[in-house]
Amino acid sequence: MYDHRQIEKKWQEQWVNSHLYQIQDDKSLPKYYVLDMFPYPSGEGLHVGHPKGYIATDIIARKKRMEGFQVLHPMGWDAFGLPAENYAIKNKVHPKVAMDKNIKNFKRQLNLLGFSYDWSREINTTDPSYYRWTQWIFLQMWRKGLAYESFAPINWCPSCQTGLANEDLEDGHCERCGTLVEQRPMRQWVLKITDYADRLLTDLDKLPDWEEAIKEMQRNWIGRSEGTEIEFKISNSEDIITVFTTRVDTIFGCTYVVLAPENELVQKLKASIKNWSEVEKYIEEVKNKTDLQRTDLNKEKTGMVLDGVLAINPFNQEKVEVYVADYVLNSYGTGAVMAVPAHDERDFEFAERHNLLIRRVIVDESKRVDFEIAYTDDGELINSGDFSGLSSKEAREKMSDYLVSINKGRKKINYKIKDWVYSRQRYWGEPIPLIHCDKCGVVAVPEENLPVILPEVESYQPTGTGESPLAAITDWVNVDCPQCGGQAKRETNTMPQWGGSCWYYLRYLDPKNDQDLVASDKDKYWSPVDLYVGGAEHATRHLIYARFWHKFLFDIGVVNYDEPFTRLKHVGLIMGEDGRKMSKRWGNVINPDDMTERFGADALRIYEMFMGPFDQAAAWNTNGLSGTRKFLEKVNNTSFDLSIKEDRKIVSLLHKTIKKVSEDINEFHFNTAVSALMILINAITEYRQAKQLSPLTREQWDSFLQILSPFAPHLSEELWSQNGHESSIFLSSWPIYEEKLIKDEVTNYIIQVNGKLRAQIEMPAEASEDEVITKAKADVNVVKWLEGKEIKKSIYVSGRLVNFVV
RNA sequence: GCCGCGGUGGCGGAACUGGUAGACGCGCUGGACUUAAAAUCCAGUUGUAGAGAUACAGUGCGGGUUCGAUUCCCGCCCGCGGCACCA
Repeated sequence: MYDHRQIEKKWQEQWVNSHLYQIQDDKSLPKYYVLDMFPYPSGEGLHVGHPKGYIATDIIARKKRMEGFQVLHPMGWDAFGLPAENYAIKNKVHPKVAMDKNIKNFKRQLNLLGFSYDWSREINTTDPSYYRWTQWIFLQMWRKGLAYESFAPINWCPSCQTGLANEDLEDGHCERCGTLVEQRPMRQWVLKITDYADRLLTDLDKLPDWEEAIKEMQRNWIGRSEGTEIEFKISNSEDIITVFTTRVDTIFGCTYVVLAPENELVQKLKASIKNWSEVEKYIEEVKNKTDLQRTDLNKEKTGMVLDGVLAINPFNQEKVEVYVADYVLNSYGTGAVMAVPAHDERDFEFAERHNLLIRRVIVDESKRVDFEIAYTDDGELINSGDFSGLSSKEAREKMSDYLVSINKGRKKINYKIKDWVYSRQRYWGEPIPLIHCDKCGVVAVPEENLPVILPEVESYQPTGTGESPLAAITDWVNVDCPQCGGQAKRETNTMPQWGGSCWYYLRYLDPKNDQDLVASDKDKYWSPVDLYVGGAEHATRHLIYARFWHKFLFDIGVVNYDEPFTRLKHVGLIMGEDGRKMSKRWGNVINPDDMTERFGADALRIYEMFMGPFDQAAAWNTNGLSGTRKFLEKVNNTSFDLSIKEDRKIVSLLHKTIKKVSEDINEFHFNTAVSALMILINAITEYRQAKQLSPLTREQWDSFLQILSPFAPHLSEELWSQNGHESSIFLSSWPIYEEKLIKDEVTNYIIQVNGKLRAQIEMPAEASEDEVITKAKADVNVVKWLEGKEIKKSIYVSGRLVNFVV
């Protein structure tokens, strides 16, 4: 039994004292930037699931250093946000006090696991010297018109009493507290991420080392769709209904037009709507529905005709009725659609229910016609005037061109992604650095006055009025206008939790710079992040926001590259022993402190890597951890108390293992890398027991310790020093396998008859096809199956097998 | 509904570009050591039949291609994740 407590403590102290992981910014070396998604330091501390990704990046960082790279591997804290604030409200403690305590605990826990972070670059998003730059970036966006004030209805969480972005919702509920979100009109600061939608989408193709799944999630979230805007003039009126459609080819099948209930045009048309009182009543009903009720696909489609209003189809001058119906969303496209019930499921459903005309204009001869459902595929146009006979695809082109020629429409691209609601009516966030002046309007806080420090308040309680608790601090709110010097008021909303995390990876490059966000030469050397590891839940939140900010920073010349993360890997969750998500609620949380105390950090690290494929969820099993501990015991027991007799086979296995472990680490196949290390140590142990000899020389054993060291840094360092080395194993060079040692002297051939395995034979590696086949035919087990039969064909695969077809 | 990923022993999982299915680990069974237990070590562990050699079946289901399929193709079933009245 080795004393992991003593060994791990000893080396952790030694590594800190020798500044082993502090980088020197030696720009002559090749660089490697490996980054973890920095944690939100919650009061509960880490459970064993959190460090899984950190273990992987630590393994990579250690290996890369040994391969001669200058490695940047930093850590910091994403410390603004609601949980700390809610805790503060409940316990009357300043969120900063609670956060500092949590951070201390997190750091202690991370250090227990022996991570090789360069703590000299630690950052904290709540540090004024940090959020100065978060505010600075916001101001640059505001100057470029990318941050704007909006009064449109937004998602409002009645429990957190704040507005939320679309990305903060889960199935219509607040992502933080689970409360059903309402729509509420409110003044908000909004970031125009839609201006970047197209680049965010197309540039995904420049990221071959991102997992396809994550890219696909972003593509869906951005939701680009190409279509056509078409103007329907209203009969006997100058008003125009503009609709968006991706299927202009179906327009001859348009039998009515639908407006979203919130569409401004409805109010504008009031005078000409004969049944206004009914329409008004319907709109009122819709307003009282929650978003969830409205978007429930199973409910019947409701709506109301606008009596007296007719819209003119620009293609055939047909006058069609106009409806309001809540199956049309005001927030997408133009808030109005042309309804083609024959070729759209939703329109079909509505038309059936309201007995509206269904006119078929697309057919496909090769497919069965079913009049019970809408036909939504492409086909050939019929009953479509001059466009009849065209394919859907051709028609979309020609009809769009036609619309342009008669000045009644145009091609248009729409996105599902919405502008980012960026302000929060809460306390614990970065103050938005703007000032409202009656005379000058909205004015920026001068850059030399940044940061706008988050002031102390009496109460953190949210107000629910649309203002944050900061509004109550009058001597902070009231300021002189930086432009005219007159009386003005500060913006009191704060930024969302995602603000500080949009650019933190840049600050690690130059954490103490008080002139610039990051010095350009440092960005040029270190950027982009070579490897970024974190949870998939950030695919459509942090990872989209950060790419958006990064592209903006690139556009204004702050950074040198337009994508921040070259390679992205997502970590699979570690579930509780019961298979459920680890949570206090289920009582299934496993604490890493207990596990390192009982089994050691090295055993824990190896176990988490060995559990299964890195990106897959896996249930915790403490028995498995005792297995990896046993493996380390075997390593520890492999000492040089025996005389050395180099064994060709084991040396060959060592070199195969060096090859496999090196490749597997690069590919994130940590589980099979660990397995390879186990196979090797089992072979060595067996040999030692059988022959009472050491099959490897000290130098060869050193190589084994080196490939083990990223996984089990403490024990490897200990055994390395016991083996006579004065300097750290992590300052040594990663071993390189020898090709000639990997080649086997004998090859194992499998012999099949009719594809079934019947025998195995060993042949010298250089044996010829004829030799192998002759020997195979002679094998007793094969003879049995060939007797009295005619060999029709012999298949020979060099180095692998022989198959006789009889 | 759409998109993505997956389905292999009692369990986690392995299997290179089609070539010994079940590596490695856990668990379990038997044995050694011990007064006993733990720890450790040894043997076994996909199913069926057999004392065994061995034979047959077997990677969600049904087909196909191939000398040979967990791997490729077609059609299904199930699970997980994301998106969703987005026109």
